[in-house]
Amino acid sequence: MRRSRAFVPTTKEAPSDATLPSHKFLLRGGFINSQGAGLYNFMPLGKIVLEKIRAIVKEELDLAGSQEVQLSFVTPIGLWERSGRSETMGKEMLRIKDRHASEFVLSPTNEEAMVEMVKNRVTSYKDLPLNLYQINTKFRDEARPRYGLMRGREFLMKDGYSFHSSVEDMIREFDLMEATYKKIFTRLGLDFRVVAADSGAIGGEGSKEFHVLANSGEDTLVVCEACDYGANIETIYESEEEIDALKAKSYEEIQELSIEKRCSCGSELHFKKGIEVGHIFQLGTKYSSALEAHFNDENGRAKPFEMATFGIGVSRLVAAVIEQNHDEEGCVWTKSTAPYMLNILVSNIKDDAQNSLGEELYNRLKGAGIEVTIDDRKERFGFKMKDAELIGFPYTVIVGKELENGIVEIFDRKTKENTPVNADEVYEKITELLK
RNA sequence: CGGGGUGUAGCUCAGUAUGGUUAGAGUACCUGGUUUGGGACCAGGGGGCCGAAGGUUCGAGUCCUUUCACCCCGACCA
Repeated sequence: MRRSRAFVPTTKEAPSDATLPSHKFLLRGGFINSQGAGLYNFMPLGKIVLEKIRAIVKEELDLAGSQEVQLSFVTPIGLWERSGRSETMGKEMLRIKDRHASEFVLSPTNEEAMVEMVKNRVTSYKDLPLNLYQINTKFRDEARPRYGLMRGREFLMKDGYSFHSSVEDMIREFDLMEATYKKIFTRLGLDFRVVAADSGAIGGEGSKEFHVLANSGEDTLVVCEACDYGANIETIYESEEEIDALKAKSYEEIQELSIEKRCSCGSELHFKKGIEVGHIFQLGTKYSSALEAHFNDENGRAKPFEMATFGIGVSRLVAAVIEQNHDEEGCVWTKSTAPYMLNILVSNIKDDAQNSLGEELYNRLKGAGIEVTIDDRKERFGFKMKDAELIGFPYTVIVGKELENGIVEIFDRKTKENTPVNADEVYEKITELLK
């Protein structure tokens, strides 16, 4: 990407309504812009990040044997009437009418549609298990959207559904998905916890949430420092008052609190704030029964599918990465989510030596398949530096006045360290660094 | 959905109490020049039906009515 030609409208000031770091920096960095309450456009940089996350999610799911599909976003109301959710989901479902006055819903989730897709097409236990997913737009008409991409009305979500002939097999898949989700969040470079969620009638292990730990998280978690135990506070406190009191506390306050209970491993438990980015849930036969989706077992007897469901908030992850990785200056993308790994900053484009080295490096790295941008704008050093920090490229090669001495610098966005490098060795250093 | 608030230039905001020339600042943008290691400087310039509709008035950004949008607190939320 040649910055002089790129559509990356960065700004010095954020709109006053942005409060969270992710919201502020994604707007200021020219990643997204607001189109209405809870509606966001992704501009080029935002789109790249979104696609990178989507690609990692897809890769790991495909490896785990899940198959990608795509369900229509607009769905007939009848589908939701059959499952009863037309009533229970109420106003969160955005209803629209076509020219024939038929009613439709913008999909908030897709259990019904997926069951309908599989129903009568998979009819034997021999064809099970089956795990299907899609990464597609969802719309939930939240009463109060907020926090930018964290709680939008329209958002990108991966939703997966699995079908089984037995509870045991469903649990096996549930565990496989837990492991797969852990791989995904690890690859994204996130500090996260898997916690037991409020499981309702289904049972203790039936629902797990994946939380990215961050000050601004909306959920309060109890986590063990020694083992990997974690739980949403909703599951460990019985009284509403206790839960509400804890929820109301900030990240700083919550860290001060001690918790009487000890983990079953004997270690101390701590409170943390988390952003829910994934949720896996053992559904059982709730939807397959309601929609009469059956298969024949070994004895030729019709049974409803045992099901589980698996979700990842893909667009929410864009925000979560920044909530966990930012500083005063802006975004600090992880290596797998950065829109570009490397930025070449030509300090003064009127300086022929700087300019030609920058261009040469850019072309060579680009040719080698490295995600690289060059800031070739007619701007001053400080301006370009601030911009690079705001956007959050992991590395910036500064081709500037040190070039007189044959030196360029490699700036590390995370540590903010400047490492001097001989200009004739910089290509090798970079390719080494980016391995 | 309950309570509160805000709509004026791309963005951040003055101006509205007490109606009165041609509606302001900073920033961003355009032109020219200077500058070139931490969001530069000088000069010139473009950009607004003051959210919308209606009303009061000789006259409305300012007053009244209606409406729309957005934000905040809460309730709700795979």
